[in-house]
Amino acid sequence: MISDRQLKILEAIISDFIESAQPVGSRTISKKYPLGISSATIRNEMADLEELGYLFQPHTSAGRIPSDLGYRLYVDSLVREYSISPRDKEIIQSLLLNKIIEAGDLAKQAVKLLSEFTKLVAIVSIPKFNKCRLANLKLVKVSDSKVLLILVTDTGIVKNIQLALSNTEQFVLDRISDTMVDHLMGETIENIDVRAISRIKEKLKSLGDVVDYLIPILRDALKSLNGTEMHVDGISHLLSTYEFSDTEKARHIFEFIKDQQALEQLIEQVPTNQLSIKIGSEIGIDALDDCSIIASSYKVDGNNAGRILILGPKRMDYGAVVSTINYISNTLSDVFSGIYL
Amino acid sequence: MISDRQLKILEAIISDFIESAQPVGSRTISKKYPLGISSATIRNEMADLEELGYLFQPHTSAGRIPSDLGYRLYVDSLVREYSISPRDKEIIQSLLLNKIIEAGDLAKQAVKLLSEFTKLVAIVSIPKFNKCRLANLKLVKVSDSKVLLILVTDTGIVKNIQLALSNTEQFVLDRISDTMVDHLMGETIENIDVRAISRIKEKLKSLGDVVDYLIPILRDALKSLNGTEMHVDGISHLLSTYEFSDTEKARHIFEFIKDQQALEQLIEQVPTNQLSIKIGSEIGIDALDDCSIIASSYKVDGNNAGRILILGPKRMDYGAVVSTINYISNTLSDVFSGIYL
DNA sequence: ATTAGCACTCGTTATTATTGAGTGCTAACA
DNA sequence: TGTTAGCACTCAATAATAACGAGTGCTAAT
Repeated sequence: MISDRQLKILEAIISDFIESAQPVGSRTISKKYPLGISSATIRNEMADLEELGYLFQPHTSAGRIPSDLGYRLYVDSLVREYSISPRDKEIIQSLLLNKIIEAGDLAKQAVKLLSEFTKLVAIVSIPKFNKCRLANLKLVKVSDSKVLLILVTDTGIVKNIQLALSNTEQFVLDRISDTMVDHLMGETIENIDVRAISRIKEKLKSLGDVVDYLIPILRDALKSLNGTEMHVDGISHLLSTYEFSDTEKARHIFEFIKDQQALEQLIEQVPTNQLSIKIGSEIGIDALDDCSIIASSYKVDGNNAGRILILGPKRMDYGAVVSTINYISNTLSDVFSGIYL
Repeated sequence: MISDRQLKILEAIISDFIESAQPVGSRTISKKYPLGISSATIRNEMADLEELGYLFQPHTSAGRIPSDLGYRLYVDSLVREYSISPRDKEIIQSLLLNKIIEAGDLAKQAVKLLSEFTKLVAIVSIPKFNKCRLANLKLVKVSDSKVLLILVTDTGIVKNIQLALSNTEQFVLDRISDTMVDHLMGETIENIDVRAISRIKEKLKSLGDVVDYLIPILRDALKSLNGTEMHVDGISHLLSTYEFSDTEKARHIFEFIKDQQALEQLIEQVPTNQLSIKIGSEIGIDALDDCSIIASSYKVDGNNAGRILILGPKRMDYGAVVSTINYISNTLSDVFSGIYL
């Protein structure tokens, strides 16, 4: 179907285009790449590659640009993953393994690292909180009128919710939270249903009014935790990308990224358990037609925990991005799974 | 110094420029604004206003553009604060008073609202954590090897820090945290010094090794909380602003905003206790020469807690922004101070 | 003091010409 | 038969030129 020589030419064209962002001509290839064939021959091959759908011309008298199909072939069989330099590994490790880090900030740190290394947009999602298992729950009196509900999952994520509750002693709150922990520990948050709640209510009858008031609030609070948390970093990199130097295009992408719902949907369709690369139209979103997405996921104790992705122009250094995202997602998994603790 | 008529003309010019982003000519003013004077007269007055430094021409045959001085006069004596519509007040209230909100998310919600209402960049800072007073402290065993240190301030902010600590029972952790709370409650976090720590260590001697191991970690953890937390939203609005449709300019501003340190510095020089407006060169940062900043602060129980600001082109609707920022910062103060609980 | 009138300036827009990178095709060649 | 030199052709990008018009400053009349 496609000859070895054609493959080499395609690779040269795509490499060159990734570098220069300009349509690549036959003369450029014959001069810059030691394929030992003349520009005329390359022209002929290019015409064939175009017919096969791997290349196209923006207009008749211009060089060639890889099509989405061309990129696909490139990514599938030509890209080699780099190995990350020991220096970079060290940086990543030291920033993610810093023990004095707020648990919720780990994802933020990761997303920052990822966008700084790749110079592209990085997105890290934290799994829906209500799919997590409850590891601990604590009611803390903060002031005369405020109580803080602190929830800890087995993945070490902490949520705190402010509740209005006056004239309640800490030891009452302790009784309530201890009982709740006894009954709910290990349960996924979405599974905490009316029956579980009413059993707890029964147990705590002796405490009186407070329970009647508090329990429904607690139930609502738990119910409210159903959003996917996402962290995005490196958006400004888009502006220095040739493809998006037109403000209009950049704005479309910006607005897509800002749209929580759309982004959530995008993230959710990323397969877990394997690295996935989507190129241009494969993404299926108009605003991202000029982009590629490289996505992976990280795990906590072997379970899929969250997703981690890179968004950039199709014309990106796939090899470098893949190795960076792999290394960071693995490190993140390790840290979350506590193998370094 | 400046006549009443000149003031009226200046106001007309600035209003028009804010609307159109185009240099304003004498004919436009005489036609659109009912000042009862001809374009020739306005031309003369404009020449005078230019001499006084309130206006300038981008080139000889163009209309006038307000200078920073012109904006300053406009802001100081011509801008009228709008009153916010009941409908908008309701929206703001309902989103900030939602009781089931994670404490740390309140600032995020506020910054989002602010940028959505003004269509500009909004920034909200949360005061340095180590200036806050400790209201509660809790060590929670999350897994066999992980312990979570949960800190609560009197302002209701919660931080949680992951610690590595194996083979420790929860009741030991409780003893430690209870003792720490006894000794440190009400103290500002930066004031927790070696002496306080060693007193605690003394008290807990009976618990043995764990204390020796944990206490220095806890001290380091507390020390690490010295950054100002900032939330930014609405950056994409800049891209739809005429002034920044040039990607280069937009990028400079983006990069400035992304620079935590620079942003922190900027925020810190904002006066608390009063609304402040800085125009263009008054800001003193090259990248923001085409911008204005409107800044306020919010309070918790009467004390300055954090700052809240709007960044946009000089050509912004000052009246609307001022009223929005005022309303939101007041509401935020009220919510943080718990008057709605 | 105000304004109509007019010459002048200069950025913007439209038009046209020029350039050059790149192509496809043909014919000669190994 | 595959490869290549050569050439006519295409078309975006750039440069050069002309025409336009919004706006000014100045002068002289009201």
